[in-house]
Amino acid sequence: MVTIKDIAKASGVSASTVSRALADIDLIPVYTRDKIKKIADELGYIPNRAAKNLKTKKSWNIGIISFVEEKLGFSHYLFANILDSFIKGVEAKNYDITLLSRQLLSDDGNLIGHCKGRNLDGVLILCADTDVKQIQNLLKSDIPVVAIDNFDEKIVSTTHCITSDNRAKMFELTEYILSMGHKNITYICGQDIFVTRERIKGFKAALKMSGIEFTSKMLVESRYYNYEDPQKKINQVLDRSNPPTCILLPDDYAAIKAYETLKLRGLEVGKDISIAGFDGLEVAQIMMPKLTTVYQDTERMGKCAAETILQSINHIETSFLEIIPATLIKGQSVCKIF
Amino acid sequence: MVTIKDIAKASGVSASTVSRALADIDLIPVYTRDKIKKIADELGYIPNRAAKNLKTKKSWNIGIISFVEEKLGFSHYLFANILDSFIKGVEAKNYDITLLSRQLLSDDGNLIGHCKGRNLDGVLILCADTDVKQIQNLLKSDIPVVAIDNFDEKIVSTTHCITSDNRAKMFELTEYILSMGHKNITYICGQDIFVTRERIKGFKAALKMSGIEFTSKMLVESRYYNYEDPQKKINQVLDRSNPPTCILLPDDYAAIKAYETLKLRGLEVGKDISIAGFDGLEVAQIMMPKLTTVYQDTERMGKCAAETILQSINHIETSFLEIIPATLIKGQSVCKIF
DNA sequence: CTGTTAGCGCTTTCAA
DNA sequence: TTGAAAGCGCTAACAG
Repeated sequence: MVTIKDIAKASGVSASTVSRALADIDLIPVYTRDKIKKIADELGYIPNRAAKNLKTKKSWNIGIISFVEEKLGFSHYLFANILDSFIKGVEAKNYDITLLSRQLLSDDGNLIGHCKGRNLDGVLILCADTDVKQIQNLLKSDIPVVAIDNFDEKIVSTTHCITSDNRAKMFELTEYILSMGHKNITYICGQDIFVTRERIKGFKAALKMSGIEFTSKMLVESRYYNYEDPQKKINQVLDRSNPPTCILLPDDYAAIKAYETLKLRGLEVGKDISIAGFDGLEVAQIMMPKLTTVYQDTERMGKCAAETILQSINHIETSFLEIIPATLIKGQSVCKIF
Repeated sequence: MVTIKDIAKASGVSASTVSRALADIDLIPVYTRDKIKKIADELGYIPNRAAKNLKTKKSWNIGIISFVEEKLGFSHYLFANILDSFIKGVEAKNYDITLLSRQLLSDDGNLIGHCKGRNLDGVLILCADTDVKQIQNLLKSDIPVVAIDNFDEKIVSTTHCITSDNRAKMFELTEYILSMGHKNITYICGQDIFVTRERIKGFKAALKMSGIEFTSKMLVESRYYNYEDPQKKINQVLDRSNPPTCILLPDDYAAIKAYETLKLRGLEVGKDISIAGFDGLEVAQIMMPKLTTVYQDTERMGKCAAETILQSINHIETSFLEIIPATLIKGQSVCKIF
C-alpha cells in the first residue's frame, strides 16, 4: 500500500506538501503539484479514507434509513424510484451512500451512535415515523437530516421535509371523479399518517366543494403497499346495501390488485365499477383499462432531497418544507355515470 | 465526543485496558470488564469507526455494485428483491452496506481504488459484465467478491457466482408449452449474456427432446426490463405469414406489457395467443389470465450471496458456483391447442 | 512556498 | 493482568 510518505520520498518533498498538492491547494505551484500528482499516479497511490476521515471528521458518507417494512425494502416500487434519484444526486457530488439497518430503529438500537461513530455527514429518512425514539434523537442531533415522503406535522418547521402535494392532488382527483357523475364514492385509505391525513383533507374538501356531505362510510382505513387488506375492504364496501360507484384506493399497488378482485366479483373496471389509485407507478399504467391515478414525481423528489441534504451539510440555508407537484393521470378506470 | 482515553481516566485504568475490555478480551477479568463497560455506557461512548478501521484495516463494510442501467437502479423489481435479501443477511452479521456508484465502472472510473481506499471487506456484483476492465481488475484483486444473477462462463471457476438454474427451468417451461400442443413457438430473448445463453440452451434442448427442429425464426433477440423493444418484436413476429401460437418473453416485465400489446392487436392472451414470462414477479401474478412464468427464488439467492461473501471474507472455502432452484409457475396465459 | 510537528482514536506488541 | 509506547495514514497549525 502506497502512502503519502512514499510519494513524499519519491518526489523529494515532505508529506504535507504532497497532501497539499493532492488536495489542489493553491499554495503549491502548479508545476510542483503536477509533478507530485504524476508520481502519485505512477506509484498507484490510493488515498486512505479512514485516515482522512479520522483527521477531518468528515466521512463523505450519507446514510439512508427507511421505515418501509422489512418485507418490502427496496422492493417498494415508489420508494425505489425516489432512492434512485436521491443516490444519483449525492453521488454526483462524490458522496457515498451507507445503508442504515432497520434494526437501529428498535428500542435497543442505537441509530444516532451508529451515525456518529461513522461520522455520517447526513441522513435521509424515508417515510419517517416521528414517534420512534431513535428518530427523535436523530432529529435533535446536529446531523443534517432530510425526511422524505412521509413525516409528521410536528417536525415540519424544524427539519427538512420533502413530500408531494398530496392534499391538492387528492382534491383534484376527487373533483374529477365527482365531475364524472359519481356521488357515492368510498376512499379506502392508508394508515393514519401525515400523508394520509393530507389526502383525506383534500378528499373532504372536494366533496364539500360539490355540496356532498361527507359521511363516515366514505372513508375506510386500510394499509399501504398491501394486497390483502385493501382487497378485503373492497369486498366489504361492495357488500353494503348501497355500494359506491367509485372506489379510491390507498395506492397503485392496491389498485392493480383490485382489477383482479373486482373481476372475481364479476365487475368490469371502468364500466360496472370505477377505481382510482395513487402514485403513478409505471406498472400500473399498463393495466387495462388504464388506471386513473396521481403521479408522484419521484425523480424530482429524490433530486430535491439530494440538493437539500447537500445544502444542509454545507450550511446553506433552505426552506424546511418542500412540496413537489404531483400530476393527475386520467385513465379509463373511472367511467362517466349518469 | 467521548474517547477511550476518557473512559480510561474515569475508570482509573489505561487506554489499552479499556480497549481490551470493550473488545471482550479474556485477559481482562469479567469484573473489570463490566465496570469499564458500565462507565463507557454512562459517558455515552461511541466507538470511532474510522480510527478502528485505520488501525485494523477492516471496515466492516461491504460494497454493492450493479450493472443495471442507471435508469432502473433499485427500481428493477427482480434485483431489488435480491438486494433486500442480501442486505438483510450481511446486516445480521454487523456489516454495513456501501453503494458503489456506477460511475466507477466507466473507463476512467477507479472501482478498485475506491474499494481499497475504503477498505471494503467485500463486494457484491449484481448482473456483472465481465468484459468491463474495472470488473476484471476487481476480480483479479484480493477483495472477496460474489457475482450474482448474471456473470460469465470465464469467471465461474475462480469467482463466487450465484444464479438460478436458468437452463433447466427454461427447458421445463418449454417442455410444458410443447405439452400444451404448441409447435410453432418463438422465444423473444434478452441480450446475449450468460443468463440468456443458458436459457436458450434449455429452450433448444426441450425442442430437440420433442423432435421439433430448431429454426432461427424461433429465436428473436430483444432486451431485458424493457417495454418498447419486446413489444416491437411481438408485433414483428405476429406479422409473419405463419405466426407462432406461443411467445416466450425475456421476463415478466415485458410479459405484463404484452397483455396490452396483444389486446391492441385484438388477441386475447390464453385464448387466441399464449405467452410466458420469466422471473415470477409478484406484480405479474395478478395479470388476468395469470401469467405462466418461472419464479426465481430471489430471497434464497440474496441469502446465499450474503453467506458466501461472509465466508469468503472469513477465509472459509466454499464452492464457486451456486445454482439456486427456480420454479415453474403454470398460469393460464398458455392455453392448450389442438 | 515548504517542512516540522503534533495528533485524530484506536489497537497491539512488548515489557512488566 | 495491565500499562507504555508506537503507529495506522492523513491533515493542518505553526514556523520559517
